[in-house]
This record gives sequence, C-alpha cells and structure tokens, in this order.
Amino acid sequence: MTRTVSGGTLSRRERQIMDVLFELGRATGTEIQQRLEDPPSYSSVRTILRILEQKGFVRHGEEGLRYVYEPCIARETAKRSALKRVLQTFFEGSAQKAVAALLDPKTFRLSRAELDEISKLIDRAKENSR
Amino acid sequence: MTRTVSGGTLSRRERQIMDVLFELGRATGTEIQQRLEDPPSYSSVRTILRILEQKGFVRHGEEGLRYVYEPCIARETAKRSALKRVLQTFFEGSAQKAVAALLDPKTFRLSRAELDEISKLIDRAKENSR
DNA sequence: CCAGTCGTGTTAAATATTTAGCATGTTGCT
DNA sequence: AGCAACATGCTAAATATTTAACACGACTGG
Repeated sequence: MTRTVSGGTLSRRERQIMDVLFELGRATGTEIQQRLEDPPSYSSVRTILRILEQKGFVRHGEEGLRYVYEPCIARETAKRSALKRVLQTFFEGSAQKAVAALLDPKTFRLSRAELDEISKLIDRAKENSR
Repeated sequence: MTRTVSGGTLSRRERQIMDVLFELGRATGTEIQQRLEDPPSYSSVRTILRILEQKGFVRHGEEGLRYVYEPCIARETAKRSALKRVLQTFFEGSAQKAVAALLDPKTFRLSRAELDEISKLIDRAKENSR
C-alpha cells in the first residue's frame, strides 16, 4: 500500500510542516519554522524535514547556501486527496453536500463574480455529463 | 487559546479516531476499532478514547452495558473548520477554487441531478448577495 | 586574515504516543 | 450457584516523536 500524505500516516509536526509546504509550495527551514504553531527550535524543524525527506514526502534543492524544501507529491494530487478525506468524513462522500457547505453564506462569503464563475463551471460540467 | 479538533493538536491515532466518530456520529469502541487502519487492540482503542475524553474532545454515554462515544463538538462546527483548513492549505483560502475542484470530473463525478441541485444553491446564493 | 554569522549534519536525551496485559465487575445461561 | 462472554479500569512497557546540543564548514565584513 502506498503511503499517502493526507492519510493518517504522518505525525503531528510532520503534518503541520507538510501543510505549510503545500501552502507555500516551497520553503526554507526558517520560513517553515515561522509558520508553525508553538514553533520549536530551528534545529527541530530541520530534523523533521530530514525525516520527511527520508520517508519520501519531501525533497530539497540547494539554493545558494541553503536548502529549499518542497513536497514530492504534486499539489493537485494532494489537493484531491485532502478533499476526498473531508468528503468522506463530513459529507458522506457527497461532493454536492460539500459544495453546499462552501456556498453557505454563514461560513464563506462569495462575491457575485465568484458565483458567476462557479455557474460557468457547472454549465461546463453539465455539458460533459451528457 | 481554544484547542480545536481540526487544528494540529491531536496525535495520529487520536485524529483517526475523531475522524471515525465524525463520520459515524457515535460509535462504540469496537466499531471504532474496526474502522481504523492497522487496527490496534481493542484495549488500545479504549485507552485513546479515554484520553480524548480527558482532553474534552469526546464524551460517552452508557448504553446498556457498554459505552457509546461521540464528539463533543457539533458536527457543523467541525465541518466548517475542516473545510477552512483545506481551503487555507490548498486553495489560497478561496471557496471558489475549492468548488472548482469539486466540480472537476477527473476527481468527482456528479450526476446531472446533483449539478442541478447545485445550480439552485447558487441561484439562491446570488439572491442573498444583492 | 580572522572573528562572527549562518546553515547544515549528527547524535542523544526528553517527552508523548501507542500498545497491550491483567484485574475486576456485570450479564446471561445452564 | 458457577461458568463463559464481554466490557471496563488501571498500569506499565515499547515505540515514536519531538526537541535541542554540539561540531563543522562556508561565507562575509572589517
């Protein structure tokens, strides 16, 4: 079985760090440290980064002097699997229900323009569903 | 600071168990055990349930002989905060982008009827945005 | 050139998590 | 009553995670 990032395989800190990396795309140890809650020492952050790298979730490139880290998994893939997990847990697997929640004005405010955009997407989806 | 379930406060198993509980609404130790990946002994599951209860994330009622557990946090609240987290991490905070991903036929297949339903929701949202 | 700064590698200790074992109590059945 | 089945409480050990300390090399400014 493939270890998946969104799956429960990661420890707490590991997940936090992965989240930062997905959010930023790529980041140095320092940047990551700054974004963590209850930030530990820089040294600790690097340790976990090294572990994540060993596990194959992260890779680094050298940029001048320092390392810049990024996730090994395509953002798209991670996105999808994160969504799937939320769907499974909270929306009985139904994308429709999730969309409904996203449209709920109590939670998220969408501008008129955004709503129009979404309308277009739906029309397009309807095309394809024939 | 309030400890939030969707926040990174939980350990791996704790999270897995919370996910099951959110999915099922309420469940016994045995049911939870069955749904865990790499299920540990029943005994272990109960230990973590007790910890979660101590931390205030879960409560139990006695049902006949056995305990039935459920999350302390309203499903709705948990839903919203899970969505927010995904949005923040993967969609630059944009609900629109998330909806787009949910409509992507590569990932989720929505029936014609569902698409129509969503259209209605959007129309309603447009009403409110005036 | 030399001291100071910055970044990394390695290692080991502290802490948290996860696991399971055993004692005990209740129910139901023969 | 006595036994088996099942559930919980408590406790301790095994394992994983998290943290930081120290050593070393590269670059920088005086």
